[in-house]
Amino acid sequence: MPKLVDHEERRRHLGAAACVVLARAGSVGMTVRAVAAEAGMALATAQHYLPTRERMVRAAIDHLAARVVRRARGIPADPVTSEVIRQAVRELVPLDAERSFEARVWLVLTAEALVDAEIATLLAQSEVELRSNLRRLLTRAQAGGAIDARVDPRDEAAALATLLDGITVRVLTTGLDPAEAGEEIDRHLARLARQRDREPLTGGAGAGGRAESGASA
Amino acid sequence: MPKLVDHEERRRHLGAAACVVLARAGSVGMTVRAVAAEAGMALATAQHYLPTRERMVRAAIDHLAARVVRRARGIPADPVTSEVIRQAVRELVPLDAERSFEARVWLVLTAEALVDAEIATLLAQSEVELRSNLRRLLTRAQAGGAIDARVDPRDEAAALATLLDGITVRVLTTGLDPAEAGEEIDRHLARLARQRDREPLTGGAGAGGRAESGASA
DNA sequence: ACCTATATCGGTCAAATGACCGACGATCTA
DNA sequence: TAGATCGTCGGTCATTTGACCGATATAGGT
Repeated sequence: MPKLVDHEERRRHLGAAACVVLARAGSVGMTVRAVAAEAGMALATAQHYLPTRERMVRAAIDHLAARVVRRARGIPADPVTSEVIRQAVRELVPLDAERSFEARVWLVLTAEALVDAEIATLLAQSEVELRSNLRRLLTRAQAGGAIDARVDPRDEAAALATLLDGITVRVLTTGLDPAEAGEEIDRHLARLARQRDREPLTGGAGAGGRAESGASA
Repeated sequence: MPKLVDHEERRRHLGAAACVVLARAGSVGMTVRAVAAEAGMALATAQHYLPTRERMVRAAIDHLAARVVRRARGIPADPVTSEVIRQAVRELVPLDAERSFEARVWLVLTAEALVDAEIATLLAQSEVELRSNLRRLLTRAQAGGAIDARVDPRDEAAALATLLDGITVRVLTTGLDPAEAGEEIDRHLARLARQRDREPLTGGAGAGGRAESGASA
């Protein structure tokens, strides 16, 4: 037997390269050659592990999901405070370079999903998962008294999902300043807690001067 | 002189065809041949009016903007009631087939804007215009007492823009039911009016935030 | 040392695509 | 009627792209 390479590792590497290409050149620019070059291997070598362009796109989705999930695990959720929810929401919005990168890939894939049924299925699944996680967070936060007991966790989870997608699109396409986006998110979240008793969030939420990030022109 | 054709009319026709192709086949599938075929003319004829693919994309954007603007004009805005705002918002979300078509084109173009600076500029302009229109509606509604006098029209216009983009993405990609999307919109709008004769807004959103940059447009 | 299975890669092919050119024809004016 | 001007279109070219094949190198196992 020869070198014996970890195929899955290669595929993950190619998936990461595919994400880079997607973020840089979009759906049109993501060619098998560009992905291979980004991964630092010959065209045929890349195709040895991911034979078709479609497989490369799937690998990119897997890589993207893995990144988000790994970062999401970093958030402690034992006592679900409003700050935890705030962190979770900010984790999914392009407020810094890393998240902006992921959001760009996501947006490209989302548009591609309109034509490619398989991509649509994968993205829809992750959205369902996201919404269910948000709902769970909200329910636990409600149990802990962190947010208003009268709001419906299901509705609010949907509203948060809408907020995430909307903010993401606006930051990426219109020149919406990440700092303003953060304030907009905080205003939304403040509403969840404000009705509980008078104004628990006004101090920490809005006023904080957030560090901006480079952001695109 | 020969037939003397209205060039602009031809370009509009091609722009409409380009939108159809974009909605059907996405950015990758929008080839000059596909647009020409959709428009019912020979390839060279189409290229006679729109020489490059880029020009065709621009024509598609123009067509899309024209459609939305024309429909927006149909909304009476003399007394800006909350129902007027509701109509305006629903006008921009894929709740039926026609709007779904436009939203698909918009999403494809939005993703393309990440790579194409010119598309990005055009889309950003229309977003600024949209937000300013929303802000104007909110201000007038506030003057008429249709919504809470304490909310900041600028912030709420931004929140509505986010809501629009988010709902659009979720309806198109996840299988979000248009009916549920409508309810989600109504919940958002209800909040604007509810606080009018309800509880405190705790110092208002403007207090915490930096109220600078008056004319963001 | 030999051999087999695997990795890597250069080269190639058919199809598609954007762009271009020149010819034909229609139509209005002088 | 003749000429000029413009619309229309078939055909073509260079390039790119996805996919494929066979050759070569390499690293184990026997």
